[in-house]
Amino acid sequence: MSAREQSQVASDAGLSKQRVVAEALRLADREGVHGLSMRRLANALGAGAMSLYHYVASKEELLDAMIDVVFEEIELPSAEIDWQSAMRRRSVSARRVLASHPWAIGLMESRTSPGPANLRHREAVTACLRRAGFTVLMATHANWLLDSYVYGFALQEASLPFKTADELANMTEDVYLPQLPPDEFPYLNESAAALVAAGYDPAEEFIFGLDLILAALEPLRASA
Amino acid sequence: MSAREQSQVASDAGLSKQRVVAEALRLADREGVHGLSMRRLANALGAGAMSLYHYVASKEELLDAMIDVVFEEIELPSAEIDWQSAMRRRSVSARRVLASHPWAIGLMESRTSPGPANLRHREAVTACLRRAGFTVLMATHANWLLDSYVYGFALQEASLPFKTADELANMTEDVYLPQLPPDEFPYLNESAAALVAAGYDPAEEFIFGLDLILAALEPLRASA
DNA sequence: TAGTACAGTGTACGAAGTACGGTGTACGAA
DNA sequence: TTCGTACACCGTACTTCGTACACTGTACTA
Repeated sequence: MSAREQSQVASDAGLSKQRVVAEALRLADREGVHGLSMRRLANALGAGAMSLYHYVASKEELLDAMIDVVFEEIELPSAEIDWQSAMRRRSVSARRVLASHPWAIGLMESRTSPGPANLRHREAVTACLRRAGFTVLMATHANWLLDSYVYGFALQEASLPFKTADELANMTEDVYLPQLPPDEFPYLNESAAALVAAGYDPAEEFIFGLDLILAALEPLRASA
Repeated sequence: MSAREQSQVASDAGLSKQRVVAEALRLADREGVHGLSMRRLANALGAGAMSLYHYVASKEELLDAMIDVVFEEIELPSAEIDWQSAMRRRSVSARRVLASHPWAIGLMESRTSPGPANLRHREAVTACLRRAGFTVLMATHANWLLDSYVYGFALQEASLPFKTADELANMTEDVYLPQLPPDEFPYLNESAAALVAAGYDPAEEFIFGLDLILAALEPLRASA
């Protein structure tokens, strides 16, 4: 078939939901959700647009499946170590995964029913907290708090217009500071200057808040 | 003109960027971002689709403007009261505003350049923290932490499929529990049961984490 | 050999964003 | 009074989107 040969990015092994969803991830990583269309996805797979509908009922279902793959990539909290270390590891993993799939954050708002990997993840996290001695209520609080922090951090990180410290410095000088008259925005100028001087690492920034939250949660568990 | 009379939802006072953006907010609140198209928006304003392009350069710019209006609605931290109270008030306000415009969260990921209201807001928050005695670095940390929590909470809240305690109870019984075999998801079952029994108020849940964060930040400020 | 199931496709429809080239009205200058 | 110009607005058309529907060819069973 001509379509088969036309675009050879993906190897020809027959389609499958897995392959469709995996290629959709790659496409979204490369071009953003906006660049992910059924036609382009089909083309990347060397197939016709309508063929995809043998594996996903609709684009919505495809997006749901993509989100769930993202959750699959996040490390589950280990039962072998203390709860703080376990939650720190899984949260760091979550941030890293979300940072590598920035489109996922924007998608979550519209996806209301959690997929299986999402459920497994929540179960494992709740289990970790409950076994550490948190009551049901406190575990719920801790869950909301930690997840809010992780998702919110990823959201802010995704909306930063730079990825490296160099880009930050350039953007700050060329784009931000001209927008920030020092008399109107004295504190933002101060911050910007400090940021450029000190460099910037989102992973470090993330750890600061995370450890602060974990430490604040510690006294709330009934030490079984 | 016929278009003028055809749709009368909005009063006929001539278009303006303000009016266009305000109506876009209303439309998005009612139908979600997905329901916001230039044609539908124009129709709601009693105008033709292309007329909108006299006030916004593109749909992207419209979305940017919408986000900035959302930031305008958030209460700025007051300089009159102690920093914790000020930050609590503005954070509660932010959550309420974001909850009333759920589409805003999903939009933020893709909007990389902050609007004027956004900048004013950041300036005011940073000012509040700096005046409370936080160093530049600590103020940055606190900013990231608080904003992450607020945005992440709003994101999770937006992706909840229910709005009231009643709906929660119904959804849990009819949709969630059937998906959660108790042997595979013991802790989620436990949580769900407790949640239905205790009822659920996102505003309360929000306050819990917020106060925990504020308390944890307190010792980090150099008491000027 | 005929029948059936399945994987994949081609065409078509309605809706989206928006480029382009209008049209009507208001208003200042001659 | 007339004309020129600027502005607000619109109709049409092009491209791309999601996807309904009817179709192909192949493989396997009876």
